[in-house]
Amino acid sequence: MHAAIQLLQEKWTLHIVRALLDGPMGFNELGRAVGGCNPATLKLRLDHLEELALVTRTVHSYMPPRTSYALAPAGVDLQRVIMAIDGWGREHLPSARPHG
Amino acid sequence: MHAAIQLLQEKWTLHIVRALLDGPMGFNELGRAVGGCNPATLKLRLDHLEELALVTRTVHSYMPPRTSYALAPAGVDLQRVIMAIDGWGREHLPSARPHG
DNA sequence: AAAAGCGCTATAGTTTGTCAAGTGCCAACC
DNA sequence: GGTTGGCACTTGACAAACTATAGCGCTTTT
Repeated sequence: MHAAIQLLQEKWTLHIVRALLDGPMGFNELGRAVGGCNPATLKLRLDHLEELALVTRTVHSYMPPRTSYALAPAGVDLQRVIMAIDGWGREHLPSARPHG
Repeated sequence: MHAAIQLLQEKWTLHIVRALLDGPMGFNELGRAVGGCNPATLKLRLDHLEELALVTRTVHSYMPPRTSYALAPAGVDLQRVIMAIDGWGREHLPSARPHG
């Protein structure tokens, strides 16, 4: 539990997982999808997530560089957490667009 | 969603809420319960949580100082999130003691 | 031929969190 | 009755985390 919180409170981690729920992505694409994470932090997070087997990294070609990141099963299981956060946020956080 | 993640990824926030799920606590007591958060950060977080109405602060006496922090309804609702994280952690994170 | 994009890495700079000490007062202890 | 320790914090110097920007070698697009 402590370890899980520790992991999830690292900046961008949850955003990364949420973005990857929409399907595999390349490095820069992912950076944009999460809302502008800088490459240094992004790589740090992805390495960490790969190490913990939440994410898999697949190199399609070295030159030109082409890589994709995808959620592993453990990562997909975080969807429950993300949905819980989403639900809570909608209910309790002031929304920018109350209706549309 | 973005705002919710933003909030929950601040260091100690989830630990604080989890600790308060066990009941109201004083400032220093809470600091110990979350595992050693420093008072500066702790106050910052509590102020933020109070502002967002996740936590209520009650002053019982000014001198000697006696204050307690408790979860407001919006804070209690985070229990779903915390349980989701807990469940995920147990299933997917290497545990220090696999059985007891 | 020039420009833009890929997946990164390096470096410097800003933000965020930490440690230690200290405040003013009271309760308990010796 | 004087000392110690605890309460809820605050302050200020420091370290760790994160950010912005530039650049690499190469291909694709214009």
